[in-house]
Amino acid sequence: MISQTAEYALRSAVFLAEHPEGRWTTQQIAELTQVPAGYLAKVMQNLARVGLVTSQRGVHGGFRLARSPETISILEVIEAVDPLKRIRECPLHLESHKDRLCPLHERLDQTMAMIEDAFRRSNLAELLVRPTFPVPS
Amino acid sequence: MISQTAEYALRSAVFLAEHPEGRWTTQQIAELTQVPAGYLAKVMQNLARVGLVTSQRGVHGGFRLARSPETISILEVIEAVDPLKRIRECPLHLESHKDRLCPLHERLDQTMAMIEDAFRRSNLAELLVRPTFPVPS
DNA sequence: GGAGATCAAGACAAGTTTGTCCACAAATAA
DNA sequence: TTATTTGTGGACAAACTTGTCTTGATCTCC
Repeated sequence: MISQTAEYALRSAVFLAEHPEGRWTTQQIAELTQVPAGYLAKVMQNLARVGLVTSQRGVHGGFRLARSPETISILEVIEAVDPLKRIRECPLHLESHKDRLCPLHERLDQTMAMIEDAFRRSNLAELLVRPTFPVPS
Repeated sequence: MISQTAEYALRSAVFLAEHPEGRWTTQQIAELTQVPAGYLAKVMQNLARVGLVTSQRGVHGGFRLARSPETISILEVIEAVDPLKRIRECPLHLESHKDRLCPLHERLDQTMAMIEDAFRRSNLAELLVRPTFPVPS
């Protein structure tokens, strides 16, 4: 339902949220999240382009989250690499439903809206496997 | 978010629900729903295979819904051509979350479940553009 | 039974997504 | 300044989805 690219982007984003110390290279992230390194490079570029992560070249370079995990939603990450396309007009382009979607596409778009909303409401902090601060056990 | 194939399947299913009289050939459905005819043939085959539509060859042959529109959900149509894949195990296959999904994939799967549910709850009768029986206005 | 219409099935082509590779730009360290 | 490390950007390849075409199987009508 979400693309491979979006899946990869989310894995990396969560990984960076879990490891806020220092910077992580594409290689490191790729190995630890099990994503093809060459492809991940493209994905990270997109995340950097929209400002979700910051990049730095050279020795000790790499990526890190640009903002705190609490403020980054799943939706933002997905939109950065593979925007979900809402249905704005009926793909049939019939005269009869020019202004308003036909029932089928209205329904499909409602579902898209629901998904969008669910993703908007979540943030990376909720997705940490390893908490950033140790919790008492 | 849903595949082109699923979109085509839904268009055809709704079309057949709107036109319950007689049978409709692939050609006719293709033209009226604006789907490539050759491709639609495959899609219709899938719908027939799972028993959502019945097919008949020869003169006056074609397709029609096998059941009444009220009893066919969007989910069934989608599942027939392009099943949505729930996340059963973490694609990272880490020891640490063998029994339970990691938070990311748990969340993604919850969303999938929500979508599945929304689609399960709808039926073709709700999606008619042209009602099968005239309603008083 | 023959002719025409229609679905069934498979091979193949085009388009899109995913993945690889390489040359280059920029940062660090010495 | 030079060597090394790392991201950037583009070309290209592989895999998957979507679309086309052709041949064959069945059905109806005569």
